[in-house]
Amino acid sequence: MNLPFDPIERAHDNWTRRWGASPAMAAVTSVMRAQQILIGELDGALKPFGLTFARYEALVLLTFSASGSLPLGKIGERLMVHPTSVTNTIDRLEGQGFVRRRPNPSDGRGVLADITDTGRAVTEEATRALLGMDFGLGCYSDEELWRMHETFTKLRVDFGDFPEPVSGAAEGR
Amino acid sequence: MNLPFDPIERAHDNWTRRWGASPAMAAVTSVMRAQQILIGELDGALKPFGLTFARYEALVLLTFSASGSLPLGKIGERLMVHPTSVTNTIDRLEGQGFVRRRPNPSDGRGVLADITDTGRAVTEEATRALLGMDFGLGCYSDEELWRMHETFTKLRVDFGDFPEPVSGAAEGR
DNA sequence: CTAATGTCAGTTATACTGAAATAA
DNA sequence: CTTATTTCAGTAGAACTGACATTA
Repeated sequence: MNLPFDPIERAHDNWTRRWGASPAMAAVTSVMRAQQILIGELDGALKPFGLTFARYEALVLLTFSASGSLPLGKIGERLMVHPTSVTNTIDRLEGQGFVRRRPNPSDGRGVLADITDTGRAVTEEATRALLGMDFGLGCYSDEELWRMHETFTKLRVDFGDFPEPVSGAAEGR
Repeated sequence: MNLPFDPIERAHDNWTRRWGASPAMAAVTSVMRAQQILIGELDGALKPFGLTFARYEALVLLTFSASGSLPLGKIGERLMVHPTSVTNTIDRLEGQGFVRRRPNPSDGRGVLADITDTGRAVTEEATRALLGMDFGLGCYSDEELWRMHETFTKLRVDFGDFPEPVSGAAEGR
């Protein structure tokens, strides 16, 4: 980087001259760049643990389940990733000893991913690391972060991630 | 998808019970998901033109230059991508006939990417398509979009994309 | 000499398509 | 029978590392 000016602002200035101002264009390029920065920071913080953010999310999801295990399909639903991506993620976590596969006793077609003790331990450590670097978002106040979260909840509703939530559910944070 | 609840909200509820409320965790997962939705929408809209958003951005950057050509290094700087990614992007655009490589007359080490007439035409059409779908951000008002843009400008400054801008430069939008 | 420019070869992580085996 | 779950093989686009030839 090290540019003396904001390349995204510059791009939008040029854009405005050609096609007219587009706040959506400015916003979308900002979101893309922000995600690029954040995923770099997160994956960097997780590298010492042999994790990526995607794999970390799968581990956290497993620790949240009562038995420490979930069917792969359920993992895909919750993390909103493609079934083959789940297979790949669990393959890697299994290879690292953080997860074990086991047939689903209540569905002969299914497979459960089962978090191991090592997996639980690494999740705990990785979480400390992520909390320690504020998930890359240390430049924002809590209020700004909640606003950011709410803003994108609207987008996720718009694209059908889940039905419109009951208004007022998360007020007063 | 089609979950009856918000999986990100659910994850944060579980998170709160285990490690305490973390607006940063909620925000970062929202940003990740938003980017995933948006890149899917953008790439989908650009597919009929044989473009991805990354390649589209390179073409737009070239149309903004006076001569329709830029050194590859400059393209990487402006789009904030790795030199080898630029090589790859330009390889593809060249294969599609949207760009031509030519030695940089003012630097014997360098290579210029030169947009072709076909490249200019496809950029124009692709831009219409993107404007037609509001860059996937049609659920927001202009004000919300500017706010989103400004919010992430703060992050980009924080991670050194460019020096702190002069305050008041973009007021009154 | 050092530094910059671009390419190449190879790797990684993810996402996808289409097909298949298995079982509900 | 159709549908759901998971895997497999293959492909794609992007990001990265390390090495290199070339030239400033």
